[in-house]
Amino acid sequence: MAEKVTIATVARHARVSRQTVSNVLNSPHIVRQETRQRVQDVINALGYRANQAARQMRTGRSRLIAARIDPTRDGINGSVLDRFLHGLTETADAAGYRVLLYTATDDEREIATYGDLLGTYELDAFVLVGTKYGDPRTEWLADRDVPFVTFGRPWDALDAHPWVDVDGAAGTAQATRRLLDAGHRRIAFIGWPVGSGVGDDRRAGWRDALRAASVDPTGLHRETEDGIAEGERLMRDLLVTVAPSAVVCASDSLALGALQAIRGVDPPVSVIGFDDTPVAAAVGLTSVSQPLGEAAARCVDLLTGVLDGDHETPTPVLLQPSLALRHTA
Amino acid sequence: MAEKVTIATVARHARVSRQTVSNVLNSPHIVRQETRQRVQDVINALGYRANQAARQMRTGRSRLIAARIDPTRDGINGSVLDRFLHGLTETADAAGYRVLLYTATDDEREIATYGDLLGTYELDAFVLVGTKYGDPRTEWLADRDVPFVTFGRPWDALDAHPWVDVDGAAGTAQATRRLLDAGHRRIAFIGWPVGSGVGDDRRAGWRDALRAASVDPTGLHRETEDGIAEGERLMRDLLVTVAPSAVVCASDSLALGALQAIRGVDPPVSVIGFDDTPVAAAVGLTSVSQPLGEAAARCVDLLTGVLDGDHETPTPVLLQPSLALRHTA
DNA sequence: TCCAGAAACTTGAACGATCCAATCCTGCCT
DNA sequence: AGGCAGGATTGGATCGTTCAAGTTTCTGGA
Repeated sequence: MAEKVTIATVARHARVSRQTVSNVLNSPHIVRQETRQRVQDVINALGYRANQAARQMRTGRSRLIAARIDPTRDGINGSVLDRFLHGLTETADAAGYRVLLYTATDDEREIATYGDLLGTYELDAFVLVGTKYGDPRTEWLADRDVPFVTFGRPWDALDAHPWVDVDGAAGTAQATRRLLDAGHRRIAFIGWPVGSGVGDDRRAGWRDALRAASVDPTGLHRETEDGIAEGERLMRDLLVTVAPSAVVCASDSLALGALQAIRGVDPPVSVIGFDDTPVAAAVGLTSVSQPLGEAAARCVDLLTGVLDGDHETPTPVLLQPSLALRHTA
Repeated sequence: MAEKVTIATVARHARVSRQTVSNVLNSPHIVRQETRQRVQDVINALGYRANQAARQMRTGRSRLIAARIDPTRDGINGSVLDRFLHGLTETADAAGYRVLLYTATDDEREIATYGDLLGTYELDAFVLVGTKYGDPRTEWLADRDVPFVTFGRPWDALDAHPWVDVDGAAGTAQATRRLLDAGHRRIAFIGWPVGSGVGDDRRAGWRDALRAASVDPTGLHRETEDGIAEGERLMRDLLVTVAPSAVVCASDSLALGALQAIRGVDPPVSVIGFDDTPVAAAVGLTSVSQPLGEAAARCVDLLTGVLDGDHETPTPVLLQPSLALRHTA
């Protein structure tokens, strides 16, 4: 069993002091080129890796970022998180950080977990996915000056923290315009009850796109909780009451329900979903696709900006979604 | 800003030495009840939390478990990992461990990542999801005595390491028996090419169940790579060649393809998938459901057994799947 | 009362890195 | 040649915890 390689081992082999080795690692520019190279060679030869625990003890930085993994509520939209986490892990890795998972059943427990993670692991930052009106979590973190980013806008606009989001309104607008271009005029919308930031945003995109084309959206939209059965129910209602020729949905779950409701209807009703989940790909549902990898990357960018660099609050990022075209629209 | 609470702070307040506080935390039984209570009270009052970095430095244990998050290849079956990870995080948390994510594009890079994670973060253990014949990763870890568990049997049976798996054969057998009970006799199987451990196992369950019911399985099965289009193609072939009245599939992707192929066929062909993915729930596909939360929990059990306790290789765990009944069978 | 032995508690050192302040070069200018 | 500025290098202290070894306190039996 080979002896453990520490900074002292490297120093001995390179005939320099520990501090010089440390400088090669942390402030290479203050070490003479020749010395730097020699130390670097020894590091490679011995396979030395800086011990994170020791480093953390001195610096107070763990190079760890926490992200929450949810209990896949819906199942369909859950895969969004999956893809986001993968992107996060990948980008964080490249930036020298690692992603630590945690779960929590409610806000209170989640905040307790923050305390635990910060206290025992000295986490550097948090990534929160999804925020709601008056989110107690962001407040708690902000109060304690803990760096964090949210994937999702702060709908309150109360306090400004770094965030990354995808322009949902632009997505539904794009979907609506595609339907308009295909000749549709009676384009309905199935979304979530008024009051959720994300839901209102997506509905607004559809409404504005219709208005821009001089189509009156009045009476063409329905609201419900998310779910396949709910989507099917509302679509049946729409068919009977306003007989739309196309429908834009706030989620793939709702769109899937709509698809079931229109089975056999002639001429076929066009359907566009939201999130481009695996289910959409599976059943050939056209859907608004969020650039999740990109979003994760920008989250890491914002965090490293706060952690490694300037103290100013970085500029929020709003990404544009695209339309994954399949055969339902 | 309150001063940082360390073990020394607690010791001072409780009028004992640092070591006694440490003992209260790590070996409570050697501290007198009265003292223990006093220290415990101070700990609660001050909100003291043991610093993991300092602890790790002394003990060499990080209380961190690494798990890989994949780039959601297929999309449909990807959600299995999602649910497994959530379970893992939850159970690990309860056992005092945290889950760290990593990614890798191939085995070689993954092994390089192991080295990095072990060297800089001193990870305690790895959880590998899915193993193949002659997996270089398990060999590398075993060679270095790094604790690890695999979710998935070692199909080689070369070296014995702790593993947890779900009895796929039992799952397909159960599915097949249900179809037999419903009166079906010509029950086909769509699976993966011979040579993948998981695929062969699932086919065997179907075959054995048919034989046990004195039905000859010859000619009733087809093999292909995983995918919806592939499933649809093979199902069309089956319809023409052997006209089965029901089919069991090795995955929900294949089953979904089969569903598309039988649309409009009368009398309706029964279909059963595998994995009980969100897609299955969405389209009403009956599917074999793996107890993923349970599997994750048992993985953590095995790991903590190795980490905290005995040096013996723990007994592998084989879990029984269940059938999620919906309207396709 | 005394003492042995166990139990309870305390003290100093160590883990491996970084920070700080002091020292050593090196080359340049006078 | 001597002095000096400036960068490169060095040794010692430190982060918060646990380990190993030491010291004190308690208990019970002669």
